[in-house]
Amino acid sequence: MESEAELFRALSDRTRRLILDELVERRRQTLFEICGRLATRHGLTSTRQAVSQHLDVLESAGLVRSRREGRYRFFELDTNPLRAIAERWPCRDATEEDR
Amino acid sequence: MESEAELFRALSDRTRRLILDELVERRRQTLFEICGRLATRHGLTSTRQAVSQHLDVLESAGLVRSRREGRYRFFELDTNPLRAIAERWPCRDATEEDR
DNA sequence: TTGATAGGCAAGCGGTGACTTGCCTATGCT
DNA sequence: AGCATAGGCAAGTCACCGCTTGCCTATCAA
Repeated sequence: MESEAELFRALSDRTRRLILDELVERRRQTLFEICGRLATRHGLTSTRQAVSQHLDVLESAGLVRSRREGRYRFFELDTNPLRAIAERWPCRDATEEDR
Repeated sequence: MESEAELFRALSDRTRRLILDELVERRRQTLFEICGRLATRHGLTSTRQAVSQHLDVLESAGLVRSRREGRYRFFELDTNPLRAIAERWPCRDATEEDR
């Protein structure tokens, strides 16, 4: 899939955005940690598999990187793709001109 | 709907992103103009109604404003919501720390 | 070695989103 | 007035996405 499409599609889901929020507050979380924080702090009832699939989407969009260590797999945020968004469409918008 | 959700959902569709591209290149286009440019420049075969629905989504997300003049309705881009995206998730990401 | 913990794979289901189709309204031109 | 142009409304279709369910693999601790 086109990489830009993957980025925007990944961001279009609320649960995935909450996952990014959690990874900002606490880096290097495992799948189970993320599940727990989504449940206790946001009242999400998603199963582990659902969260795992969300993390796959985020990873292939470049927003998250993961690394295996023993029986744990740690996830961490990468905000680099986000910075490109604002620059994708130039800032020459209407508010600067005809008001 | 939550405004943030509307913004990201609007951006998640390729045709809608192409519409934003066209509105950057040429401001204040009508629905028919946008249809024409999508067809000739990107090979899109979308009907007028499809494009109209996309413009509704973009407008309710705050990315586009429209204004009626006579029998024409002009659309123009508003990039303000885009600038908030990069600031939503802080830049304290992994690349600055453990590499 | 056995059990518990952490995670993966894949098929199936339901809802939503993108799109079409058909018809209707409004404005402008001659 | 009458026709063409520009656009709106609403219902229906189809595919994809998020999620569940069930089962399997791998690592660690006792």
